[in-house]
Amino acid sequence: MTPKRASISDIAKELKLAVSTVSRALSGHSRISEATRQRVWQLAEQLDYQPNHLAAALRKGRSNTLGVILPNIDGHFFALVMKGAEAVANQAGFNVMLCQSNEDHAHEAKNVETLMNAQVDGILVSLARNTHDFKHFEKAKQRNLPLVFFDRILDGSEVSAVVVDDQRGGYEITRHLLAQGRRRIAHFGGPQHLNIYKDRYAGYRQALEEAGVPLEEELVVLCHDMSLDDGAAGIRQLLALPQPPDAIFSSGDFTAVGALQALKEHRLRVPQDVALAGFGNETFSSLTEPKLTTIDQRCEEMGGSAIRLLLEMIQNHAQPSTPRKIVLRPELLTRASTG
Amino acid sequence: MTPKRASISDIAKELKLAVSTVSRALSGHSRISEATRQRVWQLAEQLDYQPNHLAAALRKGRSNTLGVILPNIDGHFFALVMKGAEAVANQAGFNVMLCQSNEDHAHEAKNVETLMNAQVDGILVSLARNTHDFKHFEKAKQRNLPLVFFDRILDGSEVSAVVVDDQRGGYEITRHLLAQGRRRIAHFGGPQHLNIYKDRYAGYRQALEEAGVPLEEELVVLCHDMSLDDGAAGIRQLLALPQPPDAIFSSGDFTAVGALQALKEHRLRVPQDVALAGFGNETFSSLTEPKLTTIDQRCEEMGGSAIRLLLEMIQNHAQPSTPRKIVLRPELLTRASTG
DNA sequence: TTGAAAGCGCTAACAA
DNA sequence: TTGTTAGCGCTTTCAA
Repeated sequence: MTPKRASISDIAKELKLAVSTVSRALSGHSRISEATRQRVWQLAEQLDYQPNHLAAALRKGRSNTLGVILPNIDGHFFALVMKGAEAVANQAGFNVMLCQSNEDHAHEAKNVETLMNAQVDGILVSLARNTHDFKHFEKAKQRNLPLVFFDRILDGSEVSAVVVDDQRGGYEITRHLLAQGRRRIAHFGGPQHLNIYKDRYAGYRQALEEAGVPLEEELVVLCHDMSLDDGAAGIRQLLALPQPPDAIFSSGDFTAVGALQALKEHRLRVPQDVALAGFGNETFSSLTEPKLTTIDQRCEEMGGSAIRLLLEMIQNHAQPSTPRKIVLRPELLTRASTG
Repeated sequence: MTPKRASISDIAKELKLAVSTVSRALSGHSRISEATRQRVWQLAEQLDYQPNHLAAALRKGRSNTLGVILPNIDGHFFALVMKGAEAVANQAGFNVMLCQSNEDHAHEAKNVETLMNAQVDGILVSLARNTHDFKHFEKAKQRNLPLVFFDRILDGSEVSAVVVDDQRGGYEITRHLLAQGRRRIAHFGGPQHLNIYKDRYAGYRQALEEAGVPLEEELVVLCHDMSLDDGAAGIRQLLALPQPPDAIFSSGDFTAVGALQALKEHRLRVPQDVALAGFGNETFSSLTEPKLTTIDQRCEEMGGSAIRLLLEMIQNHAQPSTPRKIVLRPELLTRASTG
C-alpha cells in the first residue's frame, strides 16, 4: 500500500556496500572515496531517500528539536517571539515543538514533561501568569537539559534568560510624559509578582523621583489581567479623584486602549486633557485615534536571541556554564496620544 | 555529569524481570499480574522513569507528532488557528511541530521535507500566498502521509480540507449592507488566485445579483496584499469616481481600517456617508472608531476541526479514504461601522 | 503471566 | 577507504 521508503540499508544492499559506508557517504564524511560518494548520492536521489531523524536522534541522543512553552500563542507578543524563534531554530537545523500553558501552572508542568519525553535538546519558556515557583523545572535542570527563559522569568532563579529592559521602558516613557510638561502622571500596573510589571512600575517611579515629582499613591492602579475593562475601570477610579491625572502610563496596550475609550466617553480629549501611553506595541496601538505612544519590545529579536542562547548552551553542553542574561533595549515609540 | 535517566531495562534489571514484562506493565497491558504491575510502577516512580518517545516512535513507526505549516504565525488568524490546533492535538496525546513558510513557496516545500524527515504522523497546512501548485506535496501523498489543508487551499486538488464558507461570509455581509439601504457597494478584493478572496468576491456578487443591483466594475478594487495602504489607495481611487460608493465591503480587516482612516481624512463619516465592513475579526476591528462590522472565521474551531480530521485519517491509515471537506459557517458581527 | 529475541534505522568505535 | 558489529530504548511476536 504505502510505498516503503528507502533506508540506508536499502542503498547499501543495492550498491553492495556496508551501511556504515553509505551513512558516511551521505553525511559528508571525509574519509570516503569520491567514486562511492557519487554512487551513493545518485542512488539516494533516485530512490528518493529521506533520512529518518528519529533513528538518528535515538542513536545520537540528540533530537535536533527544541521545545517552546508559551502562555498562549494568540496575541501579538508571543506570536512574534515565536516567529523569531522558529526562524533562528530552523536556520540552525532544529525543529520547534510548540506547547501552550494557557497561563496555567499545572499545564506548564505537564508541558515540561511532554517535551522531556519527546527528547527535545532544550526548552525555551515564558512563564504562565500563575507560576510562582520553579519546581517543575528542577527535573529538567537536574538532567542538565538546557533551559532558557524569556520575558516572564522568575526572579532569583539561576537560569539563563532573555528579557527586555522593562524598567528602562517604564522610565523612558515616564520621562517622555514629564518632558511634555505633565506632572500628575498615573500608572496602570499589572500583577506585581511578574517581573515585567514590577520593573515597568519601578521605571515609572525612578523617572518621577529623578524629576523631583512625588509619587502619589492614589495615581497608581494595579490591574488584574491588563484587559480593556481594567483600563475602563481604572479611568473611573482616577476621574473620581479630587485632582485627576493629566497623563497615564499603562503597563499594557490593551489597558491603555480601554482607558482611551473610557476617556472619550467622559468627553476628555487625548492628549490635550490627558496624555496616554501604553506598553507593548500591539498591532492596534497604531490604529487607534489618536495613535498610541508605546514601547516596542523587540519581540522577534527576543525570540531569536533566546534560541541562539539555547543553541549555544546545547553546543557547550559539556561544561554547564553559569547562567547568562541578555537584556534587550526597548524602543520608545512616541505617537499622537502623548502630543 | 548528567544523571542518566532511567530506562525500562534499568527497571527490569532492578526487579529481575524481562524488559518486555516491564514494558507491558507500564503500558497498561492486560495480561500482567497485579503484583508485578504494582512493583513496576512503584520503582518507575521512584527512579523517576520518563518514557523515551523517540525509541517508541522508531519502533512503532508512529511519532505521535503532527506537523503544522503556516504562512506566518504573527497575525490574529493563524495564531488562533494554531491555538485550537495545539489544544486538540495535545488532548489526543500528540505533539505539534510548527513551521512557517513565510508566505514563500520554496520555503513551504522545504518545510514539508523537514516534517517528513522528522517522521510526523500527519501534516496540517495553509498555503503560502505564492503557492500555485501541488508538486511539493506529491511525495507526502505518495507515501500516504495524512494531509489536511485549511483556509488557503488549492482548488481541484484531491485532499481533505477545513475551510470557512467564505462565499457565504461575503454574501451575508453584502446582504447586510443592502439591508441598510446601501446600493452602491464597493468591494476590496484580494489576490484572486487564492480561494478565500475569490469566494468572498463571489459572495458579494451573489448578494448583489439576488437583490437586482447591477455589479459596477468601477466599484471593485483588487488589492495586492490587503494592507492598510491598499485600503487608503482604494479610497482614493473610489472617491475619484463621478459617483462614489455609499458602502464598502473589504475582504480583509486591515484594508478596511486603512480605508477607515482615509475616509476620515477626507472628512467622510462612517457609517453616515459610507458604511464600511471588513472580514476576519482581527483584534483591532473592535477597537476602531466606529467599531468595524466584520466576519468571524471561527479560527480556533478551524484549527481544532482540522486536527481532528487529521487524527481521524491517521487512525484509519489502512484504508485511505476519499478526501473530506469540512465547511464552517462564518459569523457576521454587525457593529457600528455599518450603522 | 512472563521471558527471549528480533528489529525499528541509524551512527560510531574498532578492525581490516 | 571500507566493513563488522554493537547498541540507542522501545515494542512485539513467539515460545514457555
